[in-house]
Amino acid sequence: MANEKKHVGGLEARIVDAARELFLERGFAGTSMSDIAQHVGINRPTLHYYFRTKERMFGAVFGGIVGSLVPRVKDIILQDDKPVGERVGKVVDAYYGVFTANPSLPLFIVREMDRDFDGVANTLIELGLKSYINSIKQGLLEEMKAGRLKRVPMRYLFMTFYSMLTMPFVARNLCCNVLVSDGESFADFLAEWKGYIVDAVERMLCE
Amino acid sequence: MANEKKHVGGLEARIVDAARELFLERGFAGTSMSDIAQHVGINRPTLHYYFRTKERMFGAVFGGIVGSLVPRVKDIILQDDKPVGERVGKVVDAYYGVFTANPSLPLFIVREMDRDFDGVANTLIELGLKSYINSIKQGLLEEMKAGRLKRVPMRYLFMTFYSMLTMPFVARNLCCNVLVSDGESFADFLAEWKGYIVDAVERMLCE
DNA sequence: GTCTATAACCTGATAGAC
DNA sequence: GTCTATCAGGTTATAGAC
Repeated sequence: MANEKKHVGGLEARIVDAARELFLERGFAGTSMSDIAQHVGINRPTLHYYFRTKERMFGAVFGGIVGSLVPRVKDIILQDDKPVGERVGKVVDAYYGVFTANPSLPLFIVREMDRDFDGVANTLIELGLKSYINSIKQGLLEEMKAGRLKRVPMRYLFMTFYSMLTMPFVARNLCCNVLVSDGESFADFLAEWKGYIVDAVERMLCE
Repeated sequence: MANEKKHVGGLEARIVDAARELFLERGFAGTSMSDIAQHVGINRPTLHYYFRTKERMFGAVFGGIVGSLVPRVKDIILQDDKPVGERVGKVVDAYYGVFTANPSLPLFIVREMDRDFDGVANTLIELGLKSYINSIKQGLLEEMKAGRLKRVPMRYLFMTFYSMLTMPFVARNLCCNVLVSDGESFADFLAEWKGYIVDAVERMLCE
């Protein structure tokens, strides 16, 4: 995403790319229209020509980010012919890939949801996030009813998975400076951590 | 803390109280000196008289917040005559209490560490956070060597505990709107969630 | 479509009167 | 100590030329 740098498209696409990069790194409040314009190599007013306000531009960026993640995860988790451990591992890999390319994405999402939840929520609903979540819930519930998965509260499952998945990125500075030993990279830590996530979910669903 | 509203002290204390409330809610960048002054009922320049810069004022607020949490947790977790489950439950209660009084505190800490890690880290070091962490590590390691606790990587323990502990507050909006059922309060959800945290830590350390 | 110029406002910080 | 007045610089947004 942020590091593809495919500045071949029109100016509008180049603006969105630059805006995403800066919004992700510095957040909404920390990014000025001047910053974005300077990053693209144009002048401020041109930004307002394409996206009347700063808020609208943020909406375009945020929608693009989430919309590129959501469908992939749904496809992986609903492959109910594969064992749970394999599916969870693939989902973790998918998230790890996006989070490693954009390390501040988890904090970005959480931060912007706190800033303007209603606006963000509307963007998510427009992307069909609700149906995405319901699909996953239904798929897992059917596997539980069929006896192939242990019955466990859906929110216990979701909360544990997403808290373990995102914490290394949300508190990356803390991890690197307090928890990661000398001579070990953050990637090494992530790989080890992935095992703990898969174990935790397997223990919940398989016993 | 933020809701004690003991505006009986001097003006300096009242300023710190108002600043804490606003910083917690809107973050550093989202809070202006004008906001704080207006909240206290004084004029901007008076703020600069007490805390020369905005950064220094943030340092005072942040140090106060963390300094009030750190010692209590250390005292609880080092009571090695009590069973692990009881100790973890008490630590969760302590954090829950502070987080419930200041719901945006976890997000605040994570956000400000991302903004200026070195500055924040220096504040934490001045508060003796390193010796606090080392005390806990040493205490647990001794219990492991004595065979009363299962040997488990310290960071696995810390990461799992803090990710599960903070996630409901970091992503509170998401929890309330997606995971909490109708007619159930956030407090109900927290109480249920506490059980899962204690279980997870007990399973790691006791088996 | 993209630019220059500018409006209208808010920011952190300081100087100096009382 | 707390105030008024002010500074220099930044912000979003718009108007109008090309």
